[in-house]
Amino acid sequence: MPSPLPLLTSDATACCSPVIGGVLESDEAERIARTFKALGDPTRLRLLSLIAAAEGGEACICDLTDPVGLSQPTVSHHMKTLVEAGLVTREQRGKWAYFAIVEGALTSAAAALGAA
Amino acid sequence: MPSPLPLLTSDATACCSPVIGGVLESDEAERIARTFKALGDPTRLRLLSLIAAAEGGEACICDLTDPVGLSQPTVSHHMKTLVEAGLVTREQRGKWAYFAIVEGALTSAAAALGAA
DNA sequence: GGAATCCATCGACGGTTGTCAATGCGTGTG
DNA sequence: CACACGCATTGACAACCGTCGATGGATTCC
Repeated sequence: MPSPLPLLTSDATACCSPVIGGVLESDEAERIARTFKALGDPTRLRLLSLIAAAEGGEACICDLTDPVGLSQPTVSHHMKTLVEAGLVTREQRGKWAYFAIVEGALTSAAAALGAA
Repeated sequence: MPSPLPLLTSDATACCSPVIGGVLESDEAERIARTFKALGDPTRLRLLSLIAAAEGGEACICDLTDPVGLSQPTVSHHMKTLVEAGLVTREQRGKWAYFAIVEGALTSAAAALGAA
């Protein structure tokens, strides 16, 4: 249901980051918060690092369940959250679903904090 | 109960960010996630931006309740969360409690994402 | 065609979270 | 001293979240 989201609308104040560059509007705060909420779970952080460290920068669910030590439905659920947050892409290839980190997603998330 | 936390232990892998620089250990993931969880709420993001935009880079609760449109206890609760996350400092001066953004806290949070 | 594999969804459950009204504690002010 | 003010804490409640087992839909392999 929740729509996939681009993080920075880039109508952001020209100079600085959204968060410390001026008073944040409600809807913009909501949007940025959705990204950080997705990053606010240790399991999802580990999933991201596993994907990044994987061969070719992509991994399937079956590669991930064992390292994080959680059930397959749980991992699948977390991946769905990451996809909906726009941090990860999902590509079905045959039986497998391959997940990869979205180019620049983490960087623009970082940029929202003013790491300019 | 939850301990105040420094974000980067700097025993991090020398080259890159914790998240995409190697497979994240459970406890390090837990620690980083705590920071992003604090950032994962729109109200707290707005509070941060309000503080950053305030005169002298600091604000008291009474300056914040009105702009965010929430009750005083709720704002106080959010500020406690931000302080415990190490993102904000609290200094009591007379009747007022002044909050300020911790120097470099947002930047090192951003660094955890690999905005190197 | 049948079996096996990979994955998403469903239903359920306990724990956490965001919010408020009410209360209490310090600090300044009359 | 008594009062007003700023803030934290408490208790309560609904909503959300992380997790699991069970189930079902695709796809591949024999």
